[in-house]
Amino acid sequence: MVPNPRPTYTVIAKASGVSEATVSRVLNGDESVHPDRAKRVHEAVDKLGYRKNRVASALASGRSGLIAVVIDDDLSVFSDPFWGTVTSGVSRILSESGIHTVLMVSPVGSADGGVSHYLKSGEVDGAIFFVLHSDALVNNLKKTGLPMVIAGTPHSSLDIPFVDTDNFGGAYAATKHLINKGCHKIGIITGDIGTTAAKQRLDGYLQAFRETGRVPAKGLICEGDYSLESGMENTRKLLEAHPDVDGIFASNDLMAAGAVTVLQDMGKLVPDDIKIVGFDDALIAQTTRPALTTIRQDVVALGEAAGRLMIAQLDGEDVQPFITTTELIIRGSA
Amino acid sequence: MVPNPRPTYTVIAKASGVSEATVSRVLNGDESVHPDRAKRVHEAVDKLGYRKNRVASALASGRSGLIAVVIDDDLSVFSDPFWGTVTSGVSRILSESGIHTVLMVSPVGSADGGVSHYLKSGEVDGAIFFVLHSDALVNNLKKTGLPMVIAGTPHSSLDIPFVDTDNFGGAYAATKHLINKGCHKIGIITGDIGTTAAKQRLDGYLQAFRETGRVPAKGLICEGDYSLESGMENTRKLLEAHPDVDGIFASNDLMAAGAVTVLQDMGKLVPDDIKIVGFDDALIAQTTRPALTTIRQDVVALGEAAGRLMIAQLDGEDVQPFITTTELIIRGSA
DNA sequence: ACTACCCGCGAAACCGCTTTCACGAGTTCT
DNA sequence: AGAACTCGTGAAAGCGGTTTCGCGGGTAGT
Repeated sequence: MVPNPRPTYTVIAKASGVSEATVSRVLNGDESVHPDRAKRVHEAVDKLGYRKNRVASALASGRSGLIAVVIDDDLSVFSDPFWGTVTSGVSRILSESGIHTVLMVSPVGSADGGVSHYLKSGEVDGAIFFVLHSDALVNNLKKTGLPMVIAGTPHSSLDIPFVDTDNFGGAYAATKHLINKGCHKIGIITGDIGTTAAKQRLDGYLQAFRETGRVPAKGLICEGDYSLESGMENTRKLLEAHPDVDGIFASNDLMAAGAVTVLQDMGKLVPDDIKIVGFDDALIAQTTRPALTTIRQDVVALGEAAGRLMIAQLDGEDVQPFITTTELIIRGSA
Repeated sequence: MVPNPRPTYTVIAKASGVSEATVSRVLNGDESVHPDRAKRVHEAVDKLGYRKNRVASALASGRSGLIAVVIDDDLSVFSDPFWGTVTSGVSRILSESGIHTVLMVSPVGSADGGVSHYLKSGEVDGAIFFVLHSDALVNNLKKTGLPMVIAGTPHSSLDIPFVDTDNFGGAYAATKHLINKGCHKIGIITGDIGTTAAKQRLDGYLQAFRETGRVPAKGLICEGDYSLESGMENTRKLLEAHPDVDGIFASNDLMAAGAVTVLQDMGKLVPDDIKIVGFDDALIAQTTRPALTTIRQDVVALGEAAGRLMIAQLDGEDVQPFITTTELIIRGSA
């Protein structure tokens, strides 16, 4: 059926007059092989169109050339393009090193579920985690020595490399912008406060507030969960508690968009009566009227950083957490 | 370092008093093994927490247990959550059969590039293609016998299983809805006309039009590319050519959202002056004011169908193309 | 009762590559 | 000149499963 089965080391070795061991050395960049022989091997490889069988290589070497991207959530994460974008950033960087990305979208659950087994089974050389809801699994895996990278700041202080956006700085800049624009009563709608990102954004808001010498009044801090609905609901709550609010920092654009629509339905003018700043610079920030002033985070860079951190670990290098910077994008809403 | 290395067949065989061959048979569901022995093997497996080494298994059997999801585009596809959602649907279904998903996001380019080599190299058992810009690669791969599934209708009439949304029917329903609402002059903003989906949606629009006995005037058909900007731009163009347009069918929600904002900026009322229908029922359909009347497609079902078609092929079954139905979602814009 | 089959099972080859080990030749040191 | 090292290389032993092959015993056919 197959007219021309893929050549193996046996064939290459014969064609170039060296042993299979030497072929292996050459193909794995072993410097100690005599240049002439290496050249002969390379020629044979080119001529025969040889491509290494990754599976056999993995079995013999114990390295699979596969990295798992584990998303601790269900399908719905992809309703926000955020993680999809990060994932493709990771994928691109890894493929440059000949490593492939295995995608696993599944609530991880316990530290002993199927995902855990898979990661422990040695079928992947490393794992990158997104949307981690708990540190239990990574903590458990750490003992196995599996290289890991976490996207987002871990909850506890683990010694595991992570990449994250400067949530604190972004939130600080957002709040500061509202203050500079003359807002006096600024509310915040936080994200799911169980996530570290939401907490950091709240901290940034508080810091900016603190610098004005004032303290945020009770009821100015509303706990949302990143969803459109929670943005709408908390805006209503906020205005009920403080009808004189003149600025809102929403911890993501989706909630900011919700805030805008609610305010407009209430007859308030954005930005004249109330100014709004979002976070993410998602596509939706451009489609609301007025368009959202927001904090842009470099999502692609985040993914690429995660990929690079993984490769560095695979190469046995020491790695440092990586924080991407944010940028204030001024549009119509504030 | 590893206190308790993973057990191998050797261990299981010893523990259950059978040969390794029998262990293999049992673990691969060979019926011909005596139930008693099979039971003993299973007990040993459970007791020792044995998990098959996928790599070794792949090498010996020639089956890798991996399916590639190939997205013929760059990172930007994920700015629309659509494909991310499809991907996770695929991933979920496949993992139920113990198959993992390898994600490859990269412009495929020629039928002879890196992606092609990878797919031919036998490292994956099959490939699922998204956003295929040309049939060249799949056509080429077909000869290798690699099981494939295409998400979206292929350009040419290939004998390769595909899954798709009923684009024609959805577009027809959308246009029909506008007609029923009393629109007389209905424009369409198409998607990237190089894609079959865009073409089919146009056809659905034309069909509904045809049934009214009229023919769409020149300038009522504007060619967009699914982006927000193209939605805005084409809306302007449309109104320039036909100031009396009273209905627009945009081939996706993003463009519909663009249309809404442009119209509002022009002082037109939606839906009073102009009615708009989108396609997809993306999240953005809910955040525009008014919210978009749109055609919902079951994205998750699409991904799951792709996964099932792949598994069926792997099992050697005959497969038929799968078309998911659409649903008209009526909101404020029409 | 004797040959012809069938069936369950173990021995062993094998998948394609990696890696250890040891050997012979060439260097260097005393 | 002989001992002590290096260095490049090939033979061969794995890696952990799968699969072919053939054996021994039981069943069926005549």
